Amino acid sequence: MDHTKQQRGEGQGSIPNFLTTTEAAILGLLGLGEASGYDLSRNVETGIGMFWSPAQSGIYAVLPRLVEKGFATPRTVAQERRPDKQVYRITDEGRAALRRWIESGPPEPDPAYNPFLLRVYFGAETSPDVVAGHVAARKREAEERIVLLRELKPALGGIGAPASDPYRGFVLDWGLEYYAAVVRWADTTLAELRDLD
Amino acid sequence: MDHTKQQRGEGQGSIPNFLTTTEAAILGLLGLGEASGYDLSRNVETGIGMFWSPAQSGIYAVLPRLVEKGFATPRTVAQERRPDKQVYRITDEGRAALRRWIESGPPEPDPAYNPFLLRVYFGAETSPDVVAGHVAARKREAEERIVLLRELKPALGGIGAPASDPYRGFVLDWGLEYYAAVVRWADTTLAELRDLD
DNA sequence: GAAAACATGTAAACCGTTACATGATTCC
DNA sequence: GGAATCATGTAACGGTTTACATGTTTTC
Repeated sequence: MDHTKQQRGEGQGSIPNFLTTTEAAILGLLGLGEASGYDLSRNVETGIGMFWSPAQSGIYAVLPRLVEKGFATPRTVAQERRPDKQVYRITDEGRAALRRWIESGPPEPDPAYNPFLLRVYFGAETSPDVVAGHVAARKREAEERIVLLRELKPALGGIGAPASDPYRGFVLDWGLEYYAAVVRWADTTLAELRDLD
Repeated sequence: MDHTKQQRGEGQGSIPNFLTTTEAAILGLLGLGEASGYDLSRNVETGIGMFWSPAQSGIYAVLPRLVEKGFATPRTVAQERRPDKQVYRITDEGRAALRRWIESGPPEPDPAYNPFLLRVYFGAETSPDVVAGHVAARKREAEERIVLLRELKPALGGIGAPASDPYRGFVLDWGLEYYAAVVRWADTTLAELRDLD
């Protein structure tokens, strides 16, 4: 995959991109507002984590690189009740780079990287129970995600994202649609697995 | 990713796995029958490629490693009308390792690695048209995949996979369900993007 | 005084990719 | 004779992760 250079699915393309996916993700988050490395790692967990989860160390590695490229500027914020922190703000150049990255478009085919499906595919090597266990687990996860996403939905209209930024809502809807598909698939698959004895 | 140690999404776990995802994929394919590196690279394109696509060089790198670990045995096949080739057969130990890998289960959360969604998420940085273009492209791809999968479906009952191995069918159904969800989501999203002017 | 949250980083390894290299054979 | 397919590998790179390291402040 999409997966190394690409590494997970993101091709370089013939026209150099200048941004790795993690850089773009961080830059995009900075585009929503000034943030520290710590802020970003929180945001990743609750926000874009559904489709992009850089490691904490990766975030801290990317930030200075962004500054070096002129895509962000650092600023030290002294705090009284917390350790001091370094916050980063996106520059105009950074915003332009982010925009170029978005417009460059994702690689044509869906990044194919799904160890779960791989296990199902080779399910004949084990017992139906084992596969059913995996499928059932996936279904539970999907159901939990749906609950979570539904809770998140009303919040979108509120804080930082008014009607003028419906994009996070689109992604949320994608999640809803996707997990619903997982649940449906799991149900029919589970039923067929039961018939196998 | 991630996958990423997932690298693309596949964690090591506390109990060592002994198999990377690519090793497992190759081993699984060998489990379906003796094959050469070249055979495997063909199979990847048409078979598991939907959710796992190791590079050709990766396949050739994995094969000797599998032999070294005792999970496969090589055999030279002299051909008259083709260059000689090296075919590999899975061993009992290999099958056991594969089974352990399957049973070890995929990491709990879905491997989240989706640059496309990342672009949509930050769509406010560009114009609605650009995002709509990406979404429309995704929809077209999904529709093409659906056609392809439907063509593949009857073939499953035929050759190597009788009713006793319905697992490839499950994966195919997953694809059908998934791409249908993509199409539905794309339609509603495209409509909402149009309303944005 | 321990645990949790805040805050930032370094070092090493990993897994897979791209690019390159080579050569036989078949088909046109 | 050239293109396509068959067939197998090597070398270098690279993006991301895990594991480690360190210290402050708040909460219980």
